[in-house]
Amino acid sequence: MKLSSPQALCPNCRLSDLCFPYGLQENEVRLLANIVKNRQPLSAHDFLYYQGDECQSLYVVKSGSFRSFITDLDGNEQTVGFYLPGELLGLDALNHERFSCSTIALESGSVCELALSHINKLCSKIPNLQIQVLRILGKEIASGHELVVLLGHHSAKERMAIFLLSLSCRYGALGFSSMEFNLSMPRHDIANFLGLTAETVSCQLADLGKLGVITVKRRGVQINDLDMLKAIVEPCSAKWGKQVFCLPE
Amino acid sequence: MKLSSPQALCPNCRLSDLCFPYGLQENEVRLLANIVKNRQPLSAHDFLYYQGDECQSLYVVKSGSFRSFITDLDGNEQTVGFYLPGELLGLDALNHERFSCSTIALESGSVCELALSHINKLCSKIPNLQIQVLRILGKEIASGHELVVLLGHHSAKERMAIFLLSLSCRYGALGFSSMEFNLSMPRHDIANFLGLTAETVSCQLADLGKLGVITVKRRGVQINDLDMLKAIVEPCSAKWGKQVFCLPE
DNA sequence: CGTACAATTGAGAATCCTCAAGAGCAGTGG
DNA sequence: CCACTGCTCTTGAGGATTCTCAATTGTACG
Repeated sequence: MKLSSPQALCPNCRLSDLCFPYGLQENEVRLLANIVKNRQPLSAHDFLYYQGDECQSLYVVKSGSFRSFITDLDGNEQTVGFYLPGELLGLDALNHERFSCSTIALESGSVCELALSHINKLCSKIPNLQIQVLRILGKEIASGHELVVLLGHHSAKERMAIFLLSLSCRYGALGFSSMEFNLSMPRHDIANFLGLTAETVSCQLADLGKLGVITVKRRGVQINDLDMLKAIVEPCSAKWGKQVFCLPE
Repeated sequence: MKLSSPQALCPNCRLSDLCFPYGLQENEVRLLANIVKNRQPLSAHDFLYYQGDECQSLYVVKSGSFRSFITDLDGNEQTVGFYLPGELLGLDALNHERFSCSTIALESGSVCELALSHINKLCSKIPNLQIQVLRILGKEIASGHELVVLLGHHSAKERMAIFLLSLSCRYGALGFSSMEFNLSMPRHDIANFLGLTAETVSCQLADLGKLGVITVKRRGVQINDLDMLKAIVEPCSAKWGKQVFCLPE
């Protein structure tokens, strides 16, 4: 089987528009593809890396979904992000070359591995790649800010709505339905991410169901009224539409 | 006054160990210093840049302190960071080349300006600089994660303690006292940053005062018991246990 | 078919917010 | 020097939201 031959990965990868190579020339993508390694597929609950591990590579989600979380000295966890295909993992490690969070697979999935040393060398050769790296890092910082806004100044119902809108946009960008999808994470993980408890998440989902905004059945979510979901997030400005949760064009 | 001649800035700057040039060779610092511009000093409440503005430069705080905040469509503000000398501003703009937050001066201060186009060119020439840029960006991402942890899973008292410890540490690194400093921001801004109200911040500071951990007088803060302040943040891993939270009746 | 885990639901409790009043401090002008 | 004004900060009472605890139901998987 030559399907996963590194040289052929990126030009043929369905994700390449949403992923690291976005904005590069054909020949530049080929150079990048040369340094991409395919890792063994992971099963649900497998760790991709542990907090504190030395970081020698960044990872791009190829399939499945992942959860990153920080564990403090008392053993408490805080989920800092969920990652879908095309999204980059490990950026927080660029500071001390050690991962500042752990990442586990929520379901079976796979990742592409990019050795840091290779990226650095390649950036010097391809100015576009360097700009792209900075862009991705800037995006990660900006999305961190969005999460801070979410946690700092939103009620439980607003957090729930924002979370669903974010997933909706990201699934939509990947070519899946943005109106109907499955949550790959349990309630407990959602709650942890949103700074709530699992019970509150459950209640808020039930409430949104009673309002007719969504239909929830266990892990399955269907959005019935996207405008109302947006209105819950930004009451006064809902009619103008809002782009921040969507991927850039 | 030739003091602020760009060419002489970094090698002579007292901040250079804590700032952008950290880790660079002498001659590399000189190359970097060539692209540094000094901006007009700012007064309290002056904007350094506005959310949505096109970003052509990054800024390093030279003196004073700054606050960055995101304004949503309904006009609500969320403070995403306070910045002290040596800290880098504008990194969130690398994604869309527009600032995703506004930044204002909390007191009179000044910044160094680094044109993005120059940084990109220089990174290709100086591999160490490129690594340093990535390191700073990784640090910004990691500190965003820390703020998420703070907002997601900490009580009002813990948030207050973490905030004070962070300032203590950063002032200490700058060569100021880590045990006694002035808050350059009003209670309202602290509250907004921590996802609380100004009244709650006030009460929590008063409580910490009653516990003898700190002495607060308006903007002035003195830390009397650093260990206990740390114990409030990480109860189980501190030797005293939870009773530190209980106020005397 | 039973077990273990995930999710729901409800009652009571704790934390933090809202609202309101007042105190402290800086700057201004008489 | 004193009031005056405006702002920040403090303090307290009551209330709303979310958490904790507990019981129950639903689902996946051996």
